[in-house]
Amino acid sequence: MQTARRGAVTLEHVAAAAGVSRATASRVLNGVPTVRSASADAVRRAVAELGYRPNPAARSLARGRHDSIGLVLTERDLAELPHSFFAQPLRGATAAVARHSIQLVLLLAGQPDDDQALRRYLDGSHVDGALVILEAHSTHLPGLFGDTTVPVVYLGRPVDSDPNVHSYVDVDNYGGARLATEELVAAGRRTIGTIAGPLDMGVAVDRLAGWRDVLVEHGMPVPQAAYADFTADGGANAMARLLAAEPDLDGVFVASDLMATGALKVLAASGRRVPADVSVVGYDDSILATTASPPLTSVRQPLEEMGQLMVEVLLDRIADPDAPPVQRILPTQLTRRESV
Amino acid sequence: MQTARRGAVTLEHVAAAAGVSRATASRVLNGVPTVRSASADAVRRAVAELGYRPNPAARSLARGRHDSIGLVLTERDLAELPHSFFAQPLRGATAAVARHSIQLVLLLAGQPDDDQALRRYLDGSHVDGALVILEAHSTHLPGLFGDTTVPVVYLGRPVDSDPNVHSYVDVDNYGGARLATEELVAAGRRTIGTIAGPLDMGVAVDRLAGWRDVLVEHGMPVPQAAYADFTADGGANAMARLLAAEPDLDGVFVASDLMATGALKVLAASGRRVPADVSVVGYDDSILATTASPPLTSVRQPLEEMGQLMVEVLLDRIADPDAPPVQRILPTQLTRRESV
DNA sequence: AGCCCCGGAGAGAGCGCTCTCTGCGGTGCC
DNA sequence: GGCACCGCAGAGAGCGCTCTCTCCGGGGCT
Repeated sequence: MQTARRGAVTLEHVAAAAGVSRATASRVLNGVPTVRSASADAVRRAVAELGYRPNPAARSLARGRHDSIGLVLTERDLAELPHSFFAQPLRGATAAVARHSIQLVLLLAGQPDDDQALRRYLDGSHVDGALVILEAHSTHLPGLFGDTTVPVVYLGRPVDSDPNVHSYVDVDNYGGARLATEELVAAGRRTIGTIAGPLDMGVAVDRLAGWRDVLVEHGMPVPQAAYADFTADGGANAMARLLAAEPDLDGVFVASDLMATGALKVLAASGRRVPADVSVVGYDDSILATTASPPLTSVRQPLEEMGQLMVEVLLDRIADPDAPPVQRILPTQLTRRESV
Repeated sequence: MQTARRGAVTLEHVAAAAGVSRATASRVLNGVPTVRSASADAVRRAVAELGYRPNPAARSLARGRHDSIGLVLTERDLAELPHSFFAQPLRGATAAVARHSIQLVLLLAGQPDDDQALRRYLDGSHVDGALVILEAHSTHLPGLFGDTTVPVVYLGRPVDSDPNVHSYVDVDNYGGARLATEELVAAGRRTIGTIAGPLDMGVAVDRLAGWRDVLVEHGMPVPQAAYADFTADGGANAMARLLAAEPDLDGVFVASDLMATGALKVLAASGRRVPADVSVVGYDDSILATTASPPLTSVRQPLEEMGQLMVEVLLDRIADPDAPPVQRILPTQLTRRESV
């Protein structure tokens, strides 16, 4: 056996120094209460003196757990982290994980062939479970992870999600859109359009449905929706189309703040005042909502909380893998500013 | 012993199925050449049929290696990843790491007390080494990691760095500034100012020095530098001060593209044309340089390459921990556009 | 014929933990 | 006094690998 180049102070040494058996030393380390306090103190002293650190590999091997979970995201997510909404959930997750003294292992999904490696990694008992970030371009992941040996929790509802199979944490996009649209109705707006995201994204579909349902419930006309791709320019173009189709539009629910910034420019260019002539509600309650002119009323999502919740759900599933999958939908709230 | 809930197919099973010993099966898995090809094939077939995955914990324990390295960054880095320069090195690093089938473990540094946990983690033989991202607010990390049991490579030169202690990968800020300034000199500019970053940042100091040295070498006057904080507004204010102090300024080296965008606004407001009246060179060669008007000549840094190189350097150090520390300074180049 | 060498492969001793099993001495009970 | 019980702790069997040591058989050499 080659000499491990590591610190080489093992539990054996600690036990010897403390004058107890390895088993007892292990008990102290793991907080098992049935140890005389004198022995426990001796062990703790030995640990401190020798600078002992448990070897995690040995521990994993012996107990079949790893105390680390994978965080799966695509290379593209990483590249776009700047603009991506999940930077905040990520922070929430890292905080939660730290509380449980668990490590987060970064797992990059990329091309489908890489993804086989990823799949193998998950099955290869490196981690106890995985958090998977779902974005528009990573919809293939739930299929890939359908029957892993470790539990998986998604951020975002997988398309074709099956409550008997998938555990996920998501935000109530439908409810958020309802909130936004009700706000416009309450402000007395009569012709309320929407700028929706691309319909191959679940969030876009849900937000669109929320908008429509509120209008229908109020017996109001449901204008044709304008679609864009969650960019500012896309939002601007969509706004122009919306105005062309509905010249007397007096309210618009825009499915993202970024698109709303584009929409605001077009409204201004068309000579319409916000909110005097047209009310606008955005989505995300991002920094853009505060810097827009006028500052946007926007739907706020509990993003950091999502990250934390993902971790909790995953840990529950790791603790009891046979429990039924869990879906958690977090409510949104409206942040009122000056655009309604 | 509790039953491991994992796949439970071990090397023992593979060996049995292939009709060889565990040792031989292990040889095949690890590419040891002294195995009859018939046996090797049998093993490979058994692996495929049984869906065998080596248990990494057992492997780590047996060979004292982990095939994973830590990536240390601060919570703040993570939060600011959007605006942070190291998103690109990060991508380079993930690519390099994938090539070596090594895993990246995300390690968050935060408050000093958390950092003790971090230190323990590094010493606790979880990872074979660590990559540490150095930013203005994480200058305490090199001190913390001074004598870890595993090799550490920094992104960016630690302040008070000691070539006998620290391994790092950095970009030649001094050389980049020289490049920029020489360009201005070559364009016939006679009064060349600079907008520098805050002097508690190494990059700012180095870029300032490069600018000054070129002017001195050419026997040109060295105007008072204007300092800003790497923001657009800061750049604008600094430009205003610079113009006040040196009304006949005809060239300016700005230590970041973002500050340069602010500077360009002030130059335009003062009625000066770029480059007819004043030439400007930026730094970073970021997207901002291309969208500025006029598009900025800017210093390009090989950021993705830095990330890759960090990994290579770290792996070398892991392979031979007794080799002297390595410092690698990557050269910059100038991307010429229309601002000179 | 006797020797060495060499390709190939099995035996088995760890790696550093965890956890069950077992056993000790002492207390409270019938 | 005998018995059950309980707090405490040691022995030791793994966890699933890696790697050295050893051995075997056969070819080439003197």
